Amino acid sequence: MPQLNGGGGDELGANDEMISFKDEGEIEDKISENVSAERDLDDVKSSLVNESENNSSSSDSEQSERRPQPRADLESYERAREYFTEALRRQQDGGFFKSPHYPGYPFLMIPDLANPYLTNGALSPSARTYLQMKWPLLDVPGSAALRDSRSPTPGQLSNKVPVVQHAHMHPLTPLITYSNEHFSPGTPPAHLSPEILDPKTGIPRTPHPSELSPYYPLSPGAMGQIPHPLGWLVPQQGQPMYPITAGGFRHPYPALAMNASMSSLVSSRFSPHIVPHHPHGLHQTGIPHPAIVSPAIKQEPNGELSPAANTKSPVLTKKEEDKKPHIKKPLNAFMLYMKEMRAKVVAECTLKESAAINQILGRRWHSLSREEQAKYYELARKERQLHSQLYPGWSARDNYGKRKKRKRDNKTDSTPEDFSPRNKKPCVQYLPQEKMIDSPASSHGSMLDSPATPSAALASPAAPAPTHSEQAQPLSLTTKPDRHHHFPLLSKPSSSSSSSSSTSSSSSSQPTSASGRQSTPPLLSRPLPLASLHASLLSPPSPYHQAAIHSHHALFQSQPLSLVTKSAD
DNA sequence: TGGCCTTTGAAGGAT
DNA sequence: ATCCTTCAAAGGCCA
Repeated sequence: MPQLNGGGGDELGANDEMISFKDEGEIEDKISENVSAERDLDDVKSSLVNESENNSSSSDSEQSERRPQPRADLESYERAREYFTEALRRQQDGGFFKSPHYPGYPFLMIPDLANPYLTNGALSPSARTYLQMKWPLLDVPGSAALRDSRSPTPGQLSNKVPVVQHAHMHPLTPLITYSNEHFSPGTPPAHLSPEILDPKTGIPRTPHPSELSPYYPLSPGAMGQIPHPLGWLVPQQGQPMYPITAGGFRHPYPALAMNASMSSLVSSRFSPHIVPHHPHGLHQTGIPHPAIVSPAIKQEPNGELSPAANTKSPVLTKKEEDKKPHIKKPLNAFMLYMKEMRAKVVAECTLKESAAINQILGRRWHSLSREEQAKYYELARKERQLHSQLYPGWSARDNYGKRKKRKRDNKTDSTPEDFSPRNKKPCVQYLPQEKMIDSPASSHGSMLDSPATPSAALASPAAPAPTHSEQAQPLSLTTKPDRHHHFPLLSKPSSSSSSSSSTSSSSSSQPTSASGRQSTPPLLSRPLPLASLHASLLSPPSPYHQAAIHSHHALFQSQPLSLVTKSAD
């Protein structure tokens, strides 16, 4: 099921936009009808930020008490995505939610859901309704019940909470504590018990709202009973995305473990070395997690990882390696964006090749306003955070070599003129709409600020002005077709990327080298002809885009046009 | 059948 | 501190 086309409403929306990418204008038209909705959105964002900030200030002890409960353990970021999409769908076909300006981030588009907890801590009515609607079995407490758990915590929503790389770094990170330390054996789910014993302290604690985090609001019990909107948790293309296998992850709630969806949150397929062994020796339940993929791997039916796996003994290396669950990397902002938008682009362009689609998406990504990108960065950040909690010991390095060889070295040697990507089907319809395809600014990566301070970005949404002004620099497209122009603007979400020197690409620490990454002359970062830009300006841009367009426009005018490889063909 | 292509971002090893 | 490499998604294409 296509991610965004799932719901009828969504489909309609898609159809509306289908014709050529002038969707922006059309969309905006629709959106203009919901100006108030956007305002709400802004409010929501603001509140979200505020809340995050507040949360970040929460004391450890407090957070401890409110540490996410087992329920949270059941959540997965994959599900979060699902949730977002679902939310979007609901928005569109339910009437209950206003149509979001940006469907890709429904969470933020749903005022109440974005901040389900009212200032007083109560769960907003609509949020409750939504949650219950979405997850019938979800125990959505009333305001009274929530009051205690609300808030602050949501460190899960905190923009300031640094990504937890290791469990020991910050056990309090509330987003979701998947570390087994939270899986005290026999501890009932928060929603099943008013009190939960803190695994560490043994002190009863009350469920925290974070368990109901908008991001991971699913009730374990409800999970399996609700069709997955995106099929993220269900077999895709005939294959189970996250096969259930026995993993080292202990599930405190065996009964709940039955639910594949939920169990996916908790996880499974952890290699013992990744997941600290649980002292209590709980029953190991095979629980699939979106991020965990069996490398073709078929884990043993019995599913139990041999203790040996834990020992990294050279002897079993090979075999154990194969057995080791493949924990995927958390998706980055762009990946999240791609996932959401791919279907849409495909529908609009009739393109099917991912390579081509991705090019378009890449351009669209750059055309996003800071705020829009910020949403994804924030989401990505949360994903990383969740991931790190889920797999405390996991390292991206662990997956090295699991992808078969990716070499292809480069055609780097191929001249830049050699634009012959074997398949670059132009998306004719799309081009016109691609308005501002990448702003140089964005090419720098993203104009977002670092995840560490995402709130800042959100705080000044759609305020690319300063940034853009800085960007108004000549582009040096000629020399580095595939490199992004350098526009030292905002700090990137990731220090790593931002660290790029002025000479290197900007946007991502993409290899300039012959690593082969960009073997084919990629689209230039600023491929959009000025004319196109002007054309795009004819249609009313979204509020978010306006600023960007404006700045882009100015920028482009001051820059030489570059060859648009894609449109060229 | 499986790797390539293509995108950006993140992470971590290497320099 | 930088640079470089790999992987994350996805699906058509090609050897």
